[in-house]
Amino acid sequence: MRMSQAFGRTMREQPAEAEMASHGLMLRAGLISKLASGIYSYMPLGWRSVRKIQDVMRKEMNAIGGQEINMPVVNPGDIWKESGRWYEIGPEMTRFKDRSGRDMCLAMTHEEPVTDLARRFIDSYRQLPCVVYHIQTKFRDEPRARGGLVRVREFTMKDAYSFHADQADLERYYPHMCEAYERICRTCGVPVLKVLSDVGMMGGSMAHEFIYATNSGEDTLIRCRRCGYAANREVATFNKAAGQTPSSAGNRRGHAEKVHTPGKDTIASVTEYLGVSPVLSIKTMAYFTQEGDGPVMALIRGDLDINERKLANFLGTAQVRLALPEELEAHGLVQGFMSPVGTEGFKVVVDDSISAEYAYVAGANEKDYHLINVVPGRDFPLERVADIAAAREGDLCPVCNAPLSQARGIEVGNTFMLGTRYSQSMGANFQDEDGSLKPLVMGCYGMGVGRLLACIIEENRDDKGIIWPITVAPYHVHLLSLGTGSQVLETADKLYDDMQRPGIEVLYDDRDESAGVKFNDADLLGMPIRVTVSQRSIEAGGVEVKLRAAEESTIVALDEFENEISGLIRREFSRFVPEN
RNA sequence: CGGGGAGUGGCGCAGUUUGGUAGCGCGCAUGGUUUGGGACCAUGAGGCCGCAGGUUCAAAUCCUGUCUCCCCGACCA
Repeated sequence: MRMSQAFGRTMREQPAEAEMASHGLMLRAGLISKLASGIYSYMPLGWRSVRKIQDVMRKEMNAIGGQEINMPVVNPGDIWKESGRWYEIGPEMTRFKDRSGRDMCLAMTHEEPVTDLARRFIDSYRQLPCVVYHIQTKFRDEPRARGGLVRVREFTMKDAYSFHADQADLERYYPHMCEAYERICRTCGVPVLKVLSDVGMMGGSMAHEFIYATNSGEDTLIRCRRCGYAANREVATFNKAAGQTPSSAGNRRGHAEKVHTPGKDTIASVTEYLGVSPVLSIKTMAYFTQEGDGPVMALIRGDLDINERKLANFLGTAQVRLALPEELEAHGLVQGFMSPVGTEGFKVVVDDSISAEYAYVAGANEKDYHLINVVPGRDFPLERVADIAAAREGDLCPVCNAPLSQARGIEVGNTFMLGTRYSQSMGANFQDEDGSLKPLVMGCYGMGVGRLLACIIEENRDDKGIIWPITVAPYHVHLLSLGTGSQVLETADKLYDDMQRPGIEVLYDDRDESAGVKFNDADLLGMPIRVTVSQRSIEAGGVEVKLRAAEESTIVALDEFENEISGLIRREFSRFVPEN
């Protein structure tokens, strides 16, 4: 491509709307252009990268048995009513009626249409397992778009779906998909962590996220740098016992006893006042579910915090929220002194950090009073016990006991073992070997194309611009000519033609611009290999060749150029694509 | 949806407090001089100041409403 004819322009200054580095670079380099909040056009350079990313995805999906299909963006409401999500999903799904008044929606993901395909075409266990995928536009009316392509409303996603005869077969297949995900990210130059994640609105039994760790990410993950344990904060577990075993078991034989604790309405103040470790206290919180049920009492050891995601999952609701002070009062609960002892009629969820083996300090549900010698199971019921604790920086790894650390990241992809959530509700059955009809066992695997592009740039850049991995660079080579001397122009024109013949992708800066402008644009646009033709280079014996990622350049003689450049391109590819 | 900020030419911004009919840098066009790290000179094009009402002799500027965009939170496969 000759830059003199290229559609789009670079910008010297970063547009004010850009917050993240990758967002600013994409706008400055002219890769994308915003049409509305969270809705972007791709310009020629950006689109070339997108197509390369998609091809990397295709190659890996095909390699694990995926067959590419394409499903519609506009869906009839009917199939979403069958799965139930028509009613579960809120305003983030765009709905409308067609001219004859039928309910329609924009697909935000494609479980429903793919399950419809499966029930039409899969009849027998002989057809299983079976994997299809597509790369398609999705629309989610996000409450808030942000970070350029990181969180948008219209986006393209690679979505794969696998169908199995049973859970065991899904579990056999699942790791292949995870490995494919890791290869895709590696090929694109983005390091990712595979972390355990919440199944969220997708349902199912097990899920992972593939996260690019960066401070500008919006997800929080908990990980162990010693053994590699990693999980989204929403589901992260930790060892609650190690190193924190209460030294004193209190007086388990004594009755729960009311003590005066004036103004001590926090765990820290009351345990200090009574001279007890927070480990031997019980923190009581009150929540309401999204459906308005409550208050539900959530109990946890005084030194820990509640993880609201875990609590919501345990209660089978989408979301919980803390009760408001006036709600507590209306139910006769005393903030700061709340207690499960002596209060009737509340659902009580107890974190498994609380043990019937110890006696604790707990609220007395009366202002300025606490109870001591409270024994779980004796003084209040231990009926609903679960892990509802929030893992924090410094807590101990559930696997190896090393301290956990917390990091931020961007979710590039996710994998779910869906099970029969959709096949059951939509009647996607197959006949098994024994002649019985069974619901298909499904997995689904998503990966955001634009989001991966944002991560590629976030990871591969310096203060001058993008440093593309050659695998996804819009062009392999950035050729530029300096000056208007006829020898320079003729040489550059010839190199442009010569390189393209064997399939090298060349962006040719043939504009009548000063050297500074051309070099700075080359750095900003970030093609992996830069070739400069100038009077100076010709006098030095050829053309100057420089890697975007390197400091130094070399002069290559014209008769060695073809070999040299193709060798360089091969070496660049081998950095990202392991030999195979 | 709650809190904060902002809408003035393609991009970055000034002007708004103290109303008087729009300006700077970059970019763009034409001509000339330049040519290895964002050159220089000259001459130009391009804006009903987000939109709608109102106040006023007069509104980018004051008042009311509304839309859009950005950030934090909520939300999120």
